[in-house]
Amino acid sequence: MSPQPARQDGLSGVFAALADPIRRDMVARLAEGDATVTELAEPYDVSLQAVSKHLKVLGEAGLVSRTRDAQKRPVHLEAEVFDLATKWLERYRRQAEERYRRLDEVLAAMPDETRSQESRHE
Amino acid sequence: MSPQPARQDGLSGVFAALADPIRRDMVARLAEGDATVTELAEPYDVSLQAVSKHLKVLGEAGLVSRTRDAQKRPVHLEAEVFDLATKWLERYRRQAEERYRRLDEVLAAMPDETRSQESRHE
DNA sequence: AGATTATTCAACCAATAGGTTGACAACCCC
DNA sequence: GGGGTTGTCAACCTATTGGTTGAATAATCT
Repeated sequence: MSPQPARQDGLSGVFAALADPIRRDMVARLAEGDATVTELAEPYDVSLQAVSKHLKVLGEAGLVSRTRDAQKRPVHLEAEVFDLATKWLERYRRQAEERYRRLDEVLAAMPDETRSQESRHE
Repeated sequence: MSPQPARQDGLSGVFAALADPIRRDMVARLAEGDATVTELAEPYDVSLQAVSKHLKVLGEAGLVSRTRDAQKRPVHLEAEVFDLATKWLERYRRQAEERYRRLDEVLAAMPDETRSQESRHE
């Protein structure tokens, strides 16, 4: 029942899944509500099979789950998985920004000549 | 001076760039401070050329920029570009969650038999 | 200028991704 | 139970990706 074990690294799967415009578009559509493969395929000029493949990718990344409703297999967005990606992004943006801030302070406090060799401080 | 026009769709480039573990690792490293290609290559068991290619991908996604310092070309993380991805993720997670919340309300307010055909609304 | 260091370019290769078509499976309806 | 839906599996094709090695470029240091 759980949103699929998300194949490898997790993060790689999620980012890779979202790297494709069609897949991103499907996610956007699914955010409005569950949909069937045929419904999802309709806006695009590709075969149903191609769409099915895209959904497989999204599924393996843990971004969508499938249920069964008659012969249809509605696709459901598992939006919590986004958090994995968001947290990663947030973490390193914050870390980088924090560093720039500190660096600015240091530079501001430094006499002009001392600058320019700012070597890394392991 | 601006962080590179970010090749195609922008978002596709960013997500694709971050879909690779090595590249994500490099980003993590760069969040601690700028580094040269050789420094970045050191932890990995791949050629310098491979690392150079990874950096090209990151660069075209707008995630890093290069300057020049003697014969070195230090790599600098452009963390603002993360926002593009973060905003996208946040938007659709919120939208999906919002929908689930409303759906729950509707379901809760509905008598038991009426359920189960919850067709899409348009 | 010649040697050294740092990085990229070019050609190549295997594996993967995204697409196709055709056949198959699962389920409903009559 | 035969025929329409709905979706997936399989085989195939091409372009892209991530890696390699070898040669080229660029800046610096004698």
